[in-house]
Amino acid sequence: MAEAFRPDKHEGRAYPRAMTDLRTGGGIAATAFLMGDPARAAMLAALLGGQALTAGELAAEAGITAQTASSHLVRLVEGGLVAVERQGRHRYVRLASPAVAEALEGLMALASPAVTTTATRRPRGPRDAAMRLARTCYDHMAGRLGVALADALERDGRLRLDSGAGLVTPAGEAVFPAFGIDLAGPATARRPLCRTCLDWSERRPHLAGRLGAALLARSLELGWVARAPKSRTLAITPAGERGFVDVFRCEPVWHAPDAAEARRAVERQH
Amino acid sequence: MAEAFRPDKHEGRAYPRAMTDLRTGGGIAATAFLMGDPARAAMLAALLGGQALTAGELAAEAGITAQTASSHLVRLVEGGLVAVERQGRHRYVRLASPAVAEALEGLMALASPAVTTTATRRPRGPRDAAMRLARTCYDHMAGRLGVALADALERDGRLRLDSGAGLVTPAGEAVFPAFGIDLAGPATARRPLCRTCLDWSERRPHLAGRLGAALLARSLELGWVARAPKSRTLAITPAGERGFVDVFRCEPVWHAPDAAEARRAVERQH
DNA sequence: GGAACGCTTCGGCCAAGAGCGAAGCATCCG
DNA sequence: CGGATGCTTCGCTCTTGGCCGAAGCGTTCC
Repeated sequence: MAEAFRPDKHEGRAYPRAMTDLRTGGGIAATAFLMGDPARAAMLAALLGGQALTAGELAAEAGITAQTASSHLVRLVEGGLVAVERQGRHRYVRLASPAVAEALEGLMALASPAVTTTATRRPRGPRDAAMRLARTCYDHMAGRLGVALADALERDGRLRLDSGAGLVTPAGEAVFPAFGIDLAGPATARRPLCRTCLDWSERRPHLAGRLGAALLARSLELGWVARAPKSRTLAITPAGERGFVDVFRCEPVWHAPDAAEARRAVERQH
Repeated sequence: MAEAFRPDKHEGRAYPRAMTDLRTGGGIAATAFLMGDPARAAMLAALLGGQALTAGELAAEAGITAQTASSHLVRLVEGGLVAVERQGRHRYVRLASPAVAEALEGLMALASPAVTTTATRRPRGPRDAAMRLARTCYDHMAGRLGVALADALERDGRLRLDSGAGLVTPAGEAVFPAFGIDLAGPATARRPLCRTCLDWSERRPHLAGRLGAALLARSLELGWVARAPKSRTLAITPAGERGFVDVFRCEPVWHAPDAAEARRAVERQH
């Protein structure tokens, strides 16, 4: 590891770091270094589920002891990757911003081909069946549900998607507010309204960005989906089964052959 | 650094890595680890310029000896971040794919606020003035020129941009082919046609994606811009000054007060 | 108040790996 | 063909930082 991201430790450097500001990746290295440890990466990946988790849960997720996790968390906070909120004797950790989630996605996109070409095939257990049907991906919906929604919206001309990018059409500008989503949104809006995000399990794009986040938030609010405890799996409720079809003309992916298995798995986890 | 990304080295792990496939960032860690070393990050940042560089040039860029650079390159190749082509006794290195560039951009976006809030102010030398005016950003144009082009295209309704995403409008579908760009492009097209990328120096979006790449390629072809040797700086030619205004109704940013300084700097580098 | 719990701090151990010098291969040039 | 150049391999040193056990601190519950 050597000097890590502390520039002027070895004076053997060919030229001072300050000279290289615009050109080098001083910032890249510091951030990537934080993500480059397996334990920290596991924590961050767990936080990609979108829920705030306690330090203890993260430790378990990463397979390390509480004290080790604690030191990692200090670094992640200092590095601005996660934010922490105290609540009683718990300490809730979440990703610091959507930009962090996007950076992580960028790295995953890079990693996933390698993962699949090697022998590391993913286990197709019942739990994963449920996750493949519907789950959160940071702050939006993924899995077959997420992909089906994106498909339906594009098919009906409410969005135009071009891998990675997406725009709401005039037709869409009517539908989303009717569903209870404010497209104008907060003026903070460094964040794209509509992005797509490649789905791990489906290998097809689903909706991300502000719109994707709003869609999940509103779906939870309406009780169309419910979070499974301690997991990023989403359960689709009967109300959701009607709603997604009625409002978005979404394909009923939950009726697919192996969806029953997924449903049982979610119930088993109650 | 400890076990880095070799999972089952310590048997102290709480649960086997295979269990964590969908959930953890095994892949994240491996990739981020490679980007997390300052020397490697500097090399990758240099390659973001879009040109293939030799191993020696990269060593100089990172401020390390040739042998150290060599070992880093082996890792980067193994990790699939860069690709190498032998040519005579040189070895040319380039980023392996646009996805790598995008992942790096994601990390830079995260890092840059931190960089500016700390005392690390960037030097405002003449060389950087030239870079701020126009430069390559992997395979597209950045700097004031890149931003001005994006602005002009959006202002004239040829694109609709929403930070991060972008779509070509019907009006644009006429202009780009006339300029010599095939919007349909190669059917490979996992790559988005139109993305935006946050400009380091301008803090505003410029065009990336397939369209951004095609715009740069065609501009080079027409001799509107020229690469400065051994740098990612672009020089705007007289033909370009006319062309960007005539074809895209772009603001003549090269006439701004400090542009003369930039021009001299480019000439000095001849 | 005392015990349980969640998390952090301290201290020590240890392996990974970043760095360089020197030697070894190739390739190109005169 | 001999020497220069570009890069890689080998052998080595040394720092970093990840890991845990034990102890400390603050909160909550009984």
